[in-house]
Amino acid sequence: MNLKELSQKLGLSQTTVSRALNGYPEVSEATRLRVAEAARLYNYSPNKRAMGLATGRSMTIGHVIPTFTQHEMVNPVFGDFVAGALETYGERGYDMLFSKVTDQDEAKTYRDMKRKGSVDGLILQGPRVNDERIGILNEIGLPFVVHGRSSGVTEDYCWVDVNNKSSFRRATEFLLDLGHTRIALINGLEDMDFAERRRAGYLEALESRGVQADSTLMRSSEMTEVYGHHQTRDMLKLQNPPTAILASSLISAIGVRRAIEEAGLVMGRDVSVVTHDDDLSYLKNGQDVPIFTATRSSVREAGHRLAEMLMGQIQDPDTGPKHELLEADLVVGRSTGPAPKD
Amino acid sequence: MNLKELSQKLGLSQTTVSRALNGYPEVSEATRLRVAEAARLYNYSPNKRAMGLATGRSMTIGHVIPTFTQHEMVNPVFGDFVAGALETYGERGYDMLFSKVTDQDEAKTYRDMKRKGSVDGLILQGPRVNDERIGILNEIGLPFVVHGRSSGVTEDYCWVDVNNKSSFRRATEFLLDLGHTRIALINGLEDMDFAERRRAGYLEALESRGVQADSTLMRSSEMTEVYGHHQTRDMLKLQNPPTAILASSLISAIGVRRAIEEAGLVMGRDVSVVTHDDDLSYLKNGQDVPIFTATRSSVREAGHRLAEMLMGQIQDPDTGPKHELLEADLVVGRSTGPAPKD
DNA sequence: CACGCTTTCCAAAGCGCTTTGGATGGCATC
DNA sequence: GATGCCATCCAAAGCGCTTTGGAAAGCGTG
Repeated sequence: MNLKELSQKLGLSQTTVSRALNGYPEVSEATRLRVAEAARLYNYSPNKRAMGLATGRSMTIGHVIPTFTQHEMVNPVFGDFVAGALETYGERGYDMLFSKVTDQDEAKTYRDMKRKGSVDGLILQGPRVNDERIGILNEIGLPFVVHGRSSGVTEDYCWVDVNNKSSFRRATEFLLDLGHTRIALINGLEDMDFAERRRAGYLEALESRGVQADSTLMRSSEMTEVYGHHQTRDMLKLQNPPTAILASSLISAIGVRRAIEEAGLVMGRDVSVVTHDDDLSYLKNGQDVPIFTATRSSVREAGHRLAEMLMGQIQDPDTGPKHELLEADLVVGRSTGPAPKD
Repeated sequence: MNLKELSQKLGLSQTTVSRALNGYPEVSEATRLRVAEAARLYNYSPNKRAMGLATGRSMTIGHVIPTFTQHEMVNPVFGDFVAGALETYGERGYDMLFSKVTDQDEAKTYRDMKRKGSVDGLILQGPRVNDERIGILNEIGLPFVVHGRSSGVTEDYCWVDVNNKSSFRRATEFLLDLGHTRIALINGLEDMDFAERRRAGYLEALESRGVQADSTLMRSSEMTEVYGHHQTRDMLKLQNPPTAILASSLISAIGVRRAIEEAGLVMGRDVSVVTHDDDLSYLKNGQDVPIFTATRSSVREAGHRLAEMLMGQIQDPDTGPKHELLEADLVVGRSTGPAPKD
């Protein structure tokens, strides 16, 4: 059933039926009801592609899947983030479209998206320091919102980010308050912007208390369980091992815990651990009392906010770039305690 | 730049340009080259929606995001699965489209997708026992492939599945061989088809060795870390606790391990653990020697296969339904050992 | 009653592509 | 030289929707 057939059944023109369905005022309430009724009866719903062709809008948002081609790792945060965004899209009648971008022709892919008209807007995930994609997207003129920020990029753009610096500063201060001074940082990949900000917060806290940062205690790589385990195992073997560890993700924190226990130590007594917690639905940080003391910020909620902001930008692109900084909670769990006296 | 403009620049008709670009034989090699050159020069790429309208194909595959509305949990496997499928789509020029379906109008959503013509095919994830969605999709007549199977559904359909029954039978036999008889099963949600099959394999192995199944050792729920921890903690308190535990996912196995250690026991010595391992990129089961003995099957690879099969179905829908059963590896790690003698 | 204004509807053009059904010219064949 | 046959190309008709630019009818006003 298409518009033409439906309008014939109703004895109306396609124009009128289309207008009735889309809520235009040039049609009487009586016929609008008749049309709506018939549409339901004949199970009519407009063809998306035809609609898109006619309007120039595609009613879909593009997401670029954050695989890093070097390691081919898929972001564990991805699922929850998508679920959050999808809820908002659903309410507004938008669809979500995925593409995989290979590094070499990233710019080309974005340009193509614009030309092909496959999306009305884009969400950019996993921004790196000095991320050149932001420049490209600004130049292309496709509405976009960044999940995170990119230090070093001077031009303005829309973003929603967790206050990574402040949350890691607070987490570090929390450990310092407990008497720890040998505090390790197991961070995400060096060039990821969030990792840089977290380190900045960590260093700021150390410095404000006059604690000398120790580069042997600062590690960074992809945030896997194995990596957390590996780095912790190594650091616990140092002549002067850390008494506290700051981890960048719950998954690597699990590895940290494993290494601590393998070393015959007790987490929260011998070694304290604080982690960032994205509040993933499939990986909760314990039930009532958190397993790990953590800086918590729901990535699903971030998905919501990003989507909301992008919808706004698409509706009126002329309101300047918007920003939203989400503050993480610092929740206390069982993984932290006073620094052991030696 | 659109077809019309490009063809004017070339002094050719739209027909010829279109044909040249799409590799039809009615155009000489010389002009094809000229056209290709010009397309590159002017940065032309065809509008997807217009193409879709004209051809009737949308070149996009629909995925329905597997959130369970009761718990709002996102499947942790989602990211890797998507990445796998996306690689195949990319090669074939297909896009990936997501929708969130709420339980009540699931049928309606599928029907809409067909009518709106937004997708050429569908991938169905997380099939339950007696899943009514399969019937609906068959009736609608949209090509689809199921990731998993649905026992109880009599009609035929395309699927790619891991041999859950056989892999859990083998895992159970492995534990029996080590002398364990008190073997617990921490399974996924009861109504998920994979959970049913895994239990069947587990029970089959027990029975074949004349070991009586004990319902207090069979638990099932959503496969979170907290759940694995909770169930294990409870079972270890039994008057006759299990000496081995079979877990349905690496994430819940991590919880199992946590409970074992909290009880002052050692995994692999006091309690053996075998888990299923989806080989997620962000959650590897150790590096060289696996942490957990596991039935391993890459969900990313499954994504590949599913996508491949669906593309095939879309190309010629008249070849009957295809099936592919993937056999999981049983890899031995550090989490299993002989049953403790008491 | 003629007039203008509002309300309600419609015919037709257009969105950018594919594809059908020729048209044209060059070449070999008889 | 007429004929047939390829090889190339093209004009135009869709695909299913929105939207522009009216047209027709209904109504109050002078």
